[in-house]
Amino acid sequence: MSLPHAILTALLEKPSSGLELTRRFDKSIGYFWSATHQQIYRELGRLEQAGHIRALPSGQPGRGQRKEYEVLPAGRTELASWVAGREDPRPVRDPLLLRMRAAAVVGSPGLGDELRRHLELHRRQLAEYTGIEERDFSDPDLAEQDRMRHLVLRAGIDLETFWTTWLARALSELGEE
Amino acid sequence: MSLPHAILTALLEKPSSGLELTRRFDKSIGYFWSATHQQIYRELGRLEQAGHIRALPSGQPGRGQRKEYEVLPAGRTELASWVAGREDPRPVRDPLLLRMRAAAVVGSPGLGDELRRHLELHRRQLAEYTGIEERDFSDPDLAEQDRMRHLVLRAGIDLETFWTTWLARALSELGEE
DNA sequence: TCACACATGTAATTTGTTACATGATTTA
DNA sequence: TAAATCATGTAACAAATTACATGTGTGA
Repeated sequence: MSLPHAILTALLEKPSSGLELTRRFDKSIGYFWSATHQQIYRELGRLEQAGHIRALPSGQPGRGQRKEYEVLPAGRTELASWVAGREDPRPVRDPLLLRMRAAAVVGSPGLGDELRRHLELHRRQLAEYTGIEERDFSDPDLAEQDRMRHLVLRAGIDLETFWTTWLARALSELGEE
Repeated sequence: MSLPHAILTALLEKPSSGLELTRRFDKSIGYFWSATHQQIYRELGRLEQAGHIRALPSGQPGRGQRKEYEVLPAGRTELASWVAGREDPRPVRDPLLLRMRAAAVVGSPGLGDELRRHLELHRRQLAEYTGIEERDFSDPDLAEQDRMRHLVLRAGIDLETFWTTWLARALSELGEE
């Protein structure tokens, strides 16, 4: 039940059309909750029907016509009660770790290349995050809201740091560095 | 496409019945690829139909009767080619980070309690992993297979370490420690 | 006017979750 | 013999993924 709440959060930060949301889910929000445009359009329809958001009035609605949404009070209430609730951490589900475990059983030609490829991808993501941190959060005096956003970004940075460190170690221990 | 490969890996490590697999997915394999018994039974059916596994011959088969599976050569081949392939890291999807971002918008009464609860859960998981490490991987001379399994466990330890560190930091920065 | 980017959607399939149903075996 | 546990399964639904379809506006 996270996608609708991700969309409500994004729309509260800034009313948007479906395509704009899709772009924002390719960065920012998408850094911790990814979604494709198909998911987003479907969910926008559901949220509108539930009375949690509404389309801003515009000239002529229809296919191919931009449609911008804003959050209604009911949507804000729903989001607040979701935030206040409980939800256990999800168990990890990582295909690369699974593949390494499988490689221990059936052998692993070429696994080193794959680990190097992932290492490079994670290094890039890390560089992007630290760039954002310098740009947006270098001021030490932040409002509570921005301290929270900074913490979320920090989680992204720390996670990418974990991956780069772990992958480098894996390559070294497998004699593949 | 990871679940069938997780099951093939588990069955290669040790032929098992559906319920045994379910238990093993509650630990070990499940530490990086979780699955419920419904998913497992469905997937066992598919794998059997695809000729990747077979049920070991037994007395009288049927509902309520234990049914043990082993991997066929075709299954091993399939697993090996999946391991040798490419697969990009998945984008992160974490509800807690999303909730924190939402809390920055709609407020966050009680978020501190939830963070403390998660911190405690991650500490326990971390303790379980380090216990396994001491029990199973304290010998410095490991075969390649065991070095790989150790690396996978190490990823679990490092991930839980990340969470405990990040959560403690979050509590402290939000003045909730 | 034609290609391209913008923009919104549908359809089909797979994967994951939740709830329930059924039979066999053990043991109090 | 009744309850608990072991064991396998079905059904219904929700979420995510992949591929495709359709219309609008703009500038070369």
